Parts: sequence; C-alpha cells; structure tokens
Amino acid sequence: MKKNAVPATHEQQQMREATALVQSYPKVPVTVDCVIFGFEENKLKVLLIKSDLELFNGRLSLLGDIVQSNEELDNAAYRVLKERTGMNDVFLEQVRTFGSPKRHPGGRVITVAYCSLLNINHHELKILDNELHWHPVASLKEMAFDHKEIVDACYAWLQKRIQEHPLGFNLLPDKFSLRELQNLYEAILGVSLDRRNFRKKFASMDLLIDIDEMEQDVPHRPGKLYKFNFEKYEKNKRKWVGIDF
Amino acid sequence: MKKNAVPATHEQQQMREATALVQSYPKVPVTVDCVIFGFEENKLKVLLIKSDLELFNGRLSLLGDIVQSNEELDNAAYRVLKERTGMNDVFLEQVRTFGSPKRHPGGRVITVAYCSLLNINHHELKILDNELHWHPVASLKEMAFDHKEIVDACYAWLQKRIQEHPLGFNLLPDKFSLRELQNLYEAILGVSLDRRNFRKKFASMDLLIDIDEMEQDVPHRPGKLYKFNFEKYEKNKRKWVGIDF
DNA sequence: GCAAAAGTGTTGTCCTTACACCCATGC
DNA sequence: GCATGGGTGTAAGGACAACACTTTTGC
Repeated sequence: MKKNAVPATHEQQQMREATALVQSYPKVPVTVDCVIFGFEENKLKVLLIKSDLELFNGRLSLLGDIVQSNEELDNAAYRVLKERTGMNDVFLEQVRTFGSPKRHPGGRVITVAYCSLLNINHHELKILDNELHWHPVASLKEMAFDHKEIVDACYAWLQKRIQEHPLGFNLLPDKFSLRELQNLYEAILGVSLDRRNFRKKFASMDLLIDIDEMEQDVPHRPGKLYKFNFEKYEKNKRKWVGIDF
Repeated sequence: MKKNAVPATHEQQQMREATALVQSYPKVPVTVDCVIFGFEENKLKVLLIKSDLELFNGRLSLLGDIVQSNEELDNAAYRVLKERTGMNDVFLEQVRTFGSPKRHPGGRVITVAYCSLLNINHHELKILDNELHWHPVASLKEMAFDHKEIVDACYAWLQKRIQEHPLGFNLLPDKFSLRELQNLYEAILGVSLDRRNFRKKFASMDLLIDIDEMEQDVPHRPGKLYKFNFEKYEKNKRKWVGIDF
C-alpha cells in the first residue's frame, strides 16, 4: 500500500515516541545459559566448563553467552549449543529466567536458562577450551554464579517433563534396548522400576518400533533394539484432562 | 574477617575484571508483564488496560513495567500487582520470557511474563487509568505488542497447572460451593465434567473443609460452603512417579 | 406445584502393582 | 556350567467413567 504524506508522518511521529520511550528505559545485559544434559554410564550428566572469571577460582559454570542485539533468545541458545557441540538439531527448551541483582559479581546480568538434551555419543565436543566436560549431575557441588540453582531447576524440570513427554529418547542412541531406556528413567527419576511393568507400559503405548536388531558385544544375552516412533506420537498426542494433586 | 592488604587487592582486581566484563556487554531494557486472571460470571477473565502507545490505537495491553536496576524480577511483578490491585498477598509465578527483537515497535525490549491469580471480588481496582478492566479470556482479539501470545501462553500454563496443583482456589472466594468450584474447572479447561464424579473426586482427596454454612440468596436449593485446606495439602504433597504420554 | 440445582451409589472397565520362572548368550 | 541380564503372565486392588433419581429451596 502506498502511503500519502499525512498518515506517514503521523506514523513516523508515533514511532519516534515509541523509540524515545524505549530509549528512556534502564538497560541490563541479558545472557542465555544452557543446561545440556547427556546420559552415559547410566548416569545423567551435564556439560560444563570451568569459569573464565578468576574470581570463581576454577569453579564449574554453565555454557552461556550474551544475547546479541538482534538475536532471538532461542537462537542465542542454539548458537551456544552449536559452538560447543557442533550440533544444531538438538532438543532445546526455555526453562526459566534468573534475574537476581546479585547473581553476577560484575554487576547485574539477567540470564534466560535453557534446557537441552543430547546423545553424548553422537556429539563430539569440538572445543575443549575451559575444560569442557561432562559431569554427573548427582555429584555437582558448588558452581560459579547461581549456576547450581539453575541446574537444579532444569533437573527438576526434566524429571517432570520426562514423565509426560518422550524427551528421554533425545538422550539415547537412535537404537536402544529396553534396558537402556529403563536405566535412563531410573537414573533421572531416582527410583527403581519393575522391569516387567516398565516393558508392559511401553508395549501398550505402541510407540516403539521393533527394528529386528539385537545388541552387540554385550557379555550376556543380547536384547532387542528399538526406535522411538516420533511420527505416531505426534499424531496421537493425547489431550488429557484430570485433576490430580 | 579482617583482610590484609595483598589478598584484598587481588580480590579487588578480580572484581574490577568482572565489572569491566559486564560493562562490555550489550544491554537491553527488561520489563515484566503480568497476566492477572480472575473468575467472574463463570468466565475466566484477565485484567487489561488500553495501551499507552498511540501506535496501538487503543488496543488492549497487559499490565507491565520496566524492571528497576536493583529489583528482583519477582518483586517487579509484585510491584505491578500492588500498584494496580492494591494487593500483595497474591499468587504469582514466572511463566516464560519473551524476547523477540521485533516485539516492541520502539526497539528491543525483553519481557518476563508472570501469571497471577486472584479473586475479583476481594480486590477493588484502585486505579482506573487507561481503562483498567476485566476482559473475558475467551473473547480476546488482537492486543498490543505480542501480548496476545503471552496471554495464550499463560492460559495454557494455567490449564496445565490447575490440574496438578490447587491453584484454582486463588480465583474463588474463601468460602465456595462445589458448584462454583466445578464451574471454575469447566471454564478454565473448556470441558464439562460429571457432577457426581467431580464431587467424589474432591471428597476422596479430603482437602475441603466443610464449614457448616450454606449459600445465601440463591434462587434454588442452597449448597454447602467449603474452604480449601492449604495446610493439609502442603503437608501431604504427593511425589508421583509414572510415565504417561 | 414447579423450576433449578443439590445431593447421593453402583457397576464395569481399565490401569497399576506385585510377584517368579525359564531362556539365550559370553565366558 | 555358570553368571548375567532378557523375556514373559496373572491376579488383586484402585481409580475412573458412565449413568438417574430424590431432596431442598425460592418463587
């Protein structure tokens, strides 16, 4: 649509007002921090570096970065993932924003926490700067900033989400045995589950594809391997209504 | 602990580094927006104003404000609530952060969305600036900024949360009938529920206190009034483990 | 007495849980 | 042949869904 002079000027005037308003606001640096979970040796692990800041004396820190001026928050998180693991087709979801004025010793920084799940074996850690490594979640002690609190929040989020959505499969290889799947659930939820009931449960959901292959190189009877049927799940997503508290 | 000169200087040096780092970061204005839900005439409603910005030509907007330099995010949201409803003992929870670079016409503004629940009758709207009013959620059309998207996200959040936690009672008077409670659930979830099963469900939870009062001034047989037993609920919060998707 | 909503039980189905034995493989 | 985990079925109990009639009150 072609604009004539008068409304264009009026619009421009309104834009100037809006811009002036935003420029009058106090500003604060905003970062994203990624809590990247993986599963290895039957343990839930999280990808961490040693903090850059001397102040923290080598304590562990999440992978994070400043959000660039014209960058979507989600994209900033994907960028961090890409830079550190080389992957961009990874599960990622915003969890919560942490903005306590004292959380960063250098001044106020607000951070948006993202949770990400990936299969450790599929992702070579490209960059070993700052001693990038996987750490078992269960044995984390003090961390830099409020990063322990962020990890705890994401872990609680994961525990809840994994019971309601098939996120867990992002942590496993494409092909997995029911034992691996059960180990994953037991490790993340911190419970032990009845093997027969667990298998029955997944059998009744009918979301696992039997690919007619067996485990290799295990020192016992090999188990069958399965894939998760994401298409079928997406089609039949249930709308559950109930009251339960 | 008294510090001697050398470590103090070292610490100060580290602090200067940290501060310099933070000051080098790009900065962006951060706001909070409150999605304040109420329940009236068997409808879920949300508290909105008409946008200040001429650009939006009177479209509806959430209640929000800039986060002050040394303010906790939660406190900023409580402040907004207090300013508009006069109340500070209100349910409030962070839901999600919206940070698309184009969401504000005056430049980039990141906003942290909060969801809040209150009983409309207990809260006189103190300030009727900008035509502060309750609007039925079901009939919301276009809104200013991305506020429709934020309301939708908070509504979805509420639908999910109300099934797992007793949030709904924040929307009702202290004393309520089972009918009112059921109306609330039906309105929020958008379903109709079997009256007998609904009552049995709550009876079996044993979290409603029969206060031995009846409804007044209803043009039909009055129902019993109840209070919700928050203490008992807090004590017996269940740890549920199951897989369901 | 009529309109309007309150209050109340039973039954079948399904899901969950608890539980024990034989089987296939590597060593 | 033994150690290790794979694979399977059943029975009981609890939760949920479906369903209809009587009671109380205001008018």
